Amino acid sequence: MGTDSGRRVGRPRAAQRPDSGLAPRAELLVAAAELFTTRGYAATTTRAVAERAGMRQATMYHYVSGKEELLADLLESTVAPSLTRARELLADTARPAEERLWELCRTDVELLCGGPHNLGGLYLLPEVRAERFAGFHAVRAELKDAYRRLIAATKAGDALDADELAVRTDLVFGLIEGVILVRRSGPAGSAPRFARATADAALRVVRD
Amino acid sequence: MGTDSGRRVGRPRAAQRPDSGLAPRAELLVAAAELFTTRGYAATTTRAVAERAGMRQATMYHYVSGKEELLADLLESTVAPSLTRARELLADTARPAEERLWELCRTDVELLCGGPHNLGGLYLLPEVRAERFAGFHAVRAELKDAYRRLIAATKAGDALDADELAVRTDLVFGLIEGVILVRRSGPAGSAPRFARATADAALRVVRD
DNA sequence: ATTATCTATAGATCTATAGATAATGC
DNA sequence: ATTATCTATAGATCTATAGATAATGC
Repeated sequence: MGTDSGRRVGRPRAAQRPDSGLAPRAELLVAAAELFTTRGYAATTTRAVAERAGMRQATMYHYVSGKEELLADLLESTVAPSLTRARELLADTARPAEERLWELCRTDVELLCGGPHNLGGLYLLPEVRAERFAGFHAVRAELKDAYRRLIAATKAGDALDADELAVRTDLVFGLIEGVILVRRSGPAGSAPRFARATADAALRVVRD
Repeated sequence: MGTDSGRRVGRPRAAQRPDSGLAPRAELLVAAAELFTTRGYAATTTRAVAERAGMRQATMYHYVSGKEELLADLLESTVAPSLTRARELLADTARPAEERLWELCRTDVELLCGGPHNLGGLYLLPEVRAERFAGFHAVRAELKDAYRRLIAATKAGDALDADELAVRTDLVFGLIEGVILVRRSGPAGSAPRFARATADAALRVVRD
């Protein structure tokens, strides 16, 4: 499917294009990522997404229920890898918490600054507050909680009461997300180096 | 005008409401701030803005050319106070740079976290990239440059080459903006305390 | 006369469905 | 027969203008 260019079932597409190798649903997600991040979610029409994915507007409904579903998918795919990494790091109690926190920060920044689009900014959309996206919010809350627990496990974090810990968590989480947003318009290269610099900064924020 | 509830010239409004004391244009800006931040810019219709400001949709065009003008105004009003403060602090060379940078960070966070709406998030709208908003971008760039120059003037900043300085600036600027965004959904109170904690964190990011 | 507002609406969308069509599969 | 796609479109918007109206001001 996709890779073998053998004839496919169904009426041919009106606008023939070289085979992208992606399944139609994936083509829609790629198109949506590009358009949502550059033009904005609400400003992007279903026609624009479908056409960019190589099909007519109505055909899109054969694969997704609408724009919302595309957004929900993109959001979850953005945080999912970070959360997986966070769980691994939380479980790895043999290593010092400082080291694990550093690693989580670095991974997070690299994942989001390294990607082709600024997907990190999507979660700020007011539309995302809707009930429809509860799944994404749950994942994000778990990720933030992982940050909180790693901070609490550091030497400096050990001395903090719950309130101070919450503030530190907001600071570190804010640093990571803010840096991703600031960098989107910045230089494309050197994501790994910048990710390390951010992780260093995060540890400085946690330490007194 | 406004304050004196004396009869006003022109046809009365259809929906009579207690006098807000604001000029019609200001009422529109308040309504737009509320709606743009809660529902999103593109998702907000001219009707919604006008009606919330107490007038009919068409009447809005008597005061502004459309939604874009409202957004441009809100954006500029968001950064303007920060920039004014930044210029004052840059000029005040008698005080140590660390102290001035701390103060700039604190002011910025307090201004944006203290306000009723999350206006800080508006600049992330993809729509804002348009030429129309060049004025806002210029102001924001100047603000970021003020951060850069203050960082360069600190003891730790003195040792950095241009490239390292740019990274530190991105980190501090990212921290400030990220923290504002993370806090929007957070606890409303204690903005001043949180602003101080953020400024402390910013200095830790700058220092080695 | 001037002003601020209103009502009405043309024209331009945009979404989501209905039903037709052109392939392959058996 | 099944499938993926197409064309066509109803219904629901939304923006921005045209022209009417109801106040005050002189």
